[in-house]
Amino acid sequence: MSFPRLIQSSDEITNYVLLALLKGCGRLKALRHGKCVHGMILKHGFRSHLPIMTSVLDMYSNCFRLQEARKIFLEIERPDAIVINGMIAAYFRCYRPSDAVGLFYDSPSKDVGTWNSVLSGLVRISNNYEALRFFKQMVCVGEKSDVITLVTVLSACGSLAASCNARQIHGIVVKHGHEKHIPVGNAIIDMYAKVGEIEDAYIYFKNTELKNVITWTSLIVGYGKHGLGIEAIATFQQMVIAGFVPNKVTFVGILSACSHAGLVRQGLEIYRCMTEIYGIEPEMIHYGCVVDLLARYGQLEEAWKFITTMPVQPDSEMWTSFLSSCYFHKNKEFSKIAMEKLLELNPEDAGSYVLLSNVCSWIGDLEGVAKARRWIMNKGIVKTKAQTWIEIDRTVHGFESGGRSHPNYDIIVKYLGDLLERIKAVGYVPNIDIVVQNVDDNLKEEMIRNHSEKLAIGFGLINTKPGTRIVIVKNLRVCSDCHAAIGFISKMEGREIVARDSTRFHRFRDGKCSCREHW
DNA sequence: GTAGGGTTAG
Repeated sequence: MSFPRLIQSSDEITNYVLLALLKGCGRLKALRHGKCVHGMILKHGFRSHLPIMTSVLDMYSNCFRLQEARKIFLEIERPDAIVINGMIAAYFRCYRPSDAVGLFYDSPSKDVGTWNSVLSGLVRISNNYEALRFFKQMVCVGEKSDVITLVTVLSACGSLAASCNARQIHGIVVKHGHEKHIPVGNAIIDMYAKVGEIEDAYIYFKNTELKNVITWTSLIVGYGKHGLGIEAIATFQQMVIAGFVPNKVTFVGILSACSHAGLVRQGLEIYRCMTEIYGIEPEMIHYGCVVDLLARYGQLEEAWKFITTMPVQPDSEMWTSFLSSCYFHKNKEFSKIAMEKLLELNPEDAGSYVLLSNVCSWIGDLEGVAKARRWIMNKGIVKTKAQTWIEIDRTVHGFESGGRSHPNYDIIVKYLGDLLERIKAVGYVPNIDIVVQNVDDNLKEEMIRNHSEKLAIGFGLINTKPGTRIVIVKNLRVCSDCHAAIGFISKMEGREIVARDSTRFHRFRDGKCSCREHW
């Protein structure tokens, strides 16, 4: 039903119609239409209808209109838990966490949803560590969690990349008997993949009978993040055989898996499948994957042809990805074009300024270099620092690139120096930049207790089990090959090292990243 | 049948 018709025929306005309209306006962020519906609500006397007023609040919240949402909230005489939860969500959505938490503690009526609102709000603003602490508090005061709590906590845990927490939360899920809920299972698979335990993600996947398209997609995405392109493709094929229909997210996952594993031919074939067999209209993100797939492996002409024949205009991310491939493959002609396009579109992104400065310096455009540096200075653009976390004895330790703030810094440096001497003594030559972050006494004790050695190298820690052959990759930053700065090494298995950056894992064998295995 | 808080994405 169209708006004009609805407005003219008052006899058709029911609370159900209004609720549906509000939901639609919120989803589409259609503020103007939403205000119109709000007006109708007032005109037709639904002012004291609690579900409707909750939905009005939520509509404004979805449109990021905090003042309007708050006004509605204050006008509601006796707000129940659901209204309060909506207001908490609105505060988080508009980056006002302290107001949200304040409302939580002031609120007289709380239900599990109130706790969940804060929990998911913290995850929304990427404060996953606080989210985990909040969940602990929830457990301590005896508040019972539901499936939504667990899905949210599992997601926080995955983002924190703390595998000890991961197992604990998984344990809680089993204890509460929530494993049968598919989104919970999906969140478990996603979490294990994100904390580096792709085998555990697979084991859970294999053992659960309850699967939907997201279950399969989560595993495929997980394989992609681990550079395991062949496994991602195999899973995709099994998914199709099992009768599940891949959606647009599945294709983003599989295409990026192919791209990061160098499976160009297979990736293009899958892209063809997506459009021709599944009839999925490609979105910018899919086009971006294809451009990346081609350009990353040097097929710059093909990538260029693809870009110029796409039915949509490339966005700045696509130009950044293309430019970084052109730079990597040392193609000046395309680099210049991509750089111009990028400058037209994207004056804000810190990452591209750094790339631009590098490209200018390479092609000898000293003026460009100076300009890029001036922009960085003037705009106060700061490249986001690499961060990582690790959990020791239930405490999550955060690390920041270049951070030297730990009180025991000197002791740690000495400990690592000694350890390196021992490594050299058994015949390995560590040829890497060692940047000690911070390690505390608990960690040191843990090392002694397990007869294991944890090395803080690069941005984080290496964990070696007794008897593991220590292989130092010649240069930890070798993976700038695949356009990624390496974060920390999460595993060493024989001659294989698994390292991660902020988005995915890289497998190195003899100093060569799996991203380049299939060239 | 009416409202809030949750899972997959370069």
